[in-house]
Amino acid sequence: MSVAIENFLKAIYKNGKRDNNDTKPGSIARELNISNAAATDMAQKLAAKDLLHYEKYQALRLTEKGTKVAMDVIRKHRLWESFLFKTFDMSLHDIHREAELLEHQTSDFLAEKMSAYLGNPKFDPHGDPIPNADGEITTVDSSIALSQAEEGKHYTISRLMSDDKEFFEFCAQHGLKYGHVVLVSKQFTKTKMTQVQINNNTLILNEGFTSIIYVNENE
Amino acid sequence: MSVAIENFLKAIYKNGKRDNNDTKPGSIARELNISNAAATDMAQKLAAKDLLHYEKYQALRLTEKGTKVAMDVIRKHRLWESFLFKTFDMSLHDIHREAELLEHQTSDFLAEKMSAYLGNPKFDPHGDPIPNADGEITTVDSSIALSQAEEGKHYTISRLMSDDKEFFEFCAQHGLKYGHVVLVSKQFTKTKMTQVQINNNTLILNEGFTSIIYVNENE
DNA sequence: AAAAATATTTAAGTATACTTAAATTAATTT
DNA sequence: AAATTAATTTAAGTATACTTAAATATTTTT
Repeated sequence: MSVAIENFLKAIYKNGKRDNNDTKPGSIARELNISNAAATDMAQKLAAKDLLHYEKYQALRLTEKGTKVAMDVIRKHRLWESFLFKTFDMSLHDIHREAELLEHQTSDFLAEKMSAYLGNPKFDPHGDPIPNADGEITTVDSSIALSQAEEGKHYTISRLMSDDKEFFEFCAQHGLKYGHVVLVSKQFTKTKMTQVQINNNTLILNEGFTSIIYVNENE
Repeated sequence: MSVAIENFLKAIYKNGKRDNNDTKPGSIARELNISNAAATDMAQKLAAKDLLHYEKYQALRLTEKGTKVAMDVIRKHRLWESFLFKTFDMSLHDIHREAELLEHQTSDFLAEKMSAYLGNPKFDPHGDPIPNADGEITTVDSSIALSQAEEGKHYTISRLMSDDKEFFEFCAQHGLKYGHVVLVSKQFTKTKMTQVQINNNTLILNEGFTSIIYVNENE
C-alpha cells in the first residue's frame, strides 16, 4: 500500500465523515492538493483493487477493505500524535505535521508497542478517537459544537477538529485545550458569535472557531 | 530528497567506510537489491545533482553535499535506534528494521527533540557513533575487532556491526551486548576461531562473528 | 598476452503518480 | 427549459525509479 493510496483512502474517510456526499474526486483532489484528473485516475485504480466503489460522477465510497486501510493509517496517526505530545511536549500543530509523515512508515508491531506504552488510550490530544488494532472505534462521541452550546452553562472541551497552525496557536494561547472548562456566557445568534469565559478571560469566537471546537456539558 | 536517493547515498557511505573501493555501482546495487543498470542510472543522475562524483567504470565518491545528506540520514537512523531501544526495550534487530523506515520521514526539528530527550548520546545501541546536527562524527573509535584481540585479556564490547537478524538473536541469547565484558581465553589462529568467556559460559566464535564484534581492552 | 569471466553501461521498456488540455456530463442560474 | 457554470472524465504526456537484454569495458585466469 503506497503513501499515495493511504492518503487517498484517508481523505475519503475524513471527508465522508464530515459530509457523506463530499467524497467526489474533486473534493479529494482539493484535500490532497492534486489535480481532479489525478483523483479520478486514482479512484479508478483503487476500485480495481476493491478498495472503493467507483461509479462515474458519483461520490466515492470505501469498501470494507478500503475502510480498514484508512482506519489503520488513522490509528497510527493518532498514536503518533499521542506519543509525541506526551514524550516531547510538542504543540498540536507540530505533532500533526510529524504524524502525517510517520503514519505511513509504522509497522503494526511498533503501533502496538506505542499503544501499550501509552496505556491504550482511546483519544488523541485533539480529542479524536483512536481506532483499535482491528480498525474499530468503540467509543461514542456525544459532544456538540461550541456553536450549539447553551448560554450560562459550563462545558469541557472534548475535541479540536482542525489541522490549521494558526487555529492551534490561538487555542494554545487562550487556554482552549482538550479537557479544559469554558462557560458559555452569551450566544449572539444573529452574528453567529459565541462569548465564552475561560481562565478569567472573555473570548468572542466566530463560527469558524465554534464549529470545530467540540464540547461536553458539565454535570 | 527521495527515499531512493537517501538510501543510495547512505549505501555509498557505508560501503566506502568498510572498503574505499567497494562503491562501484555493482556493490551498491547488491546492497540495495536493485539491478546494476538501475545503480548506474541513479549514479549518473546524482552526479548531475552534485551529490557524487561519477566516472565511468570507477568507484562512486560522495561530494561534500552528498556526504552531508548521507550523514543526516544516518544521524536520524541512529537516533531512532537509540530512542526505540530505550523507550520500548526492543531488540537490536527490531529497532534497526523500524529505523530503516522512520529515518526518511523525520524532520530536523523532531531529530533535535529526540537527541535532547536522550541527552545527546554519542553512540547508538549497536555502538555506532551518532553524527551531530552538522553531520559530523566527533568521537574517535579506538576499538578493534574481536578477531584481533589478545589471549588472556578482558575486553568490553563496543560495537556490533551488522544488521542481520540471526546475528543479533545469537548475540542477545549469549550476552554479547554493547557494554558487556568478555575474556578472550584462546585464539585459534589457524582456523580463525576465537574462544571467549562471558557470563560463566564459553563460546567459540568464527571469523564471521569476530570480524563484526568490536571491543576495547579493559584497563 | 590471449581467453574467459565479470562488471558496467547503454538501450528500450514498465509501473506509479502525477500533470495539462480537451471533451463530456452534471448542477446551477436565469 | 435553456443557458451558463462547474465538475468530472478522457487523452496525452512527464518524472522517478526501477526492469531485462544487449553491447562494451574491465578484471581475472590460464
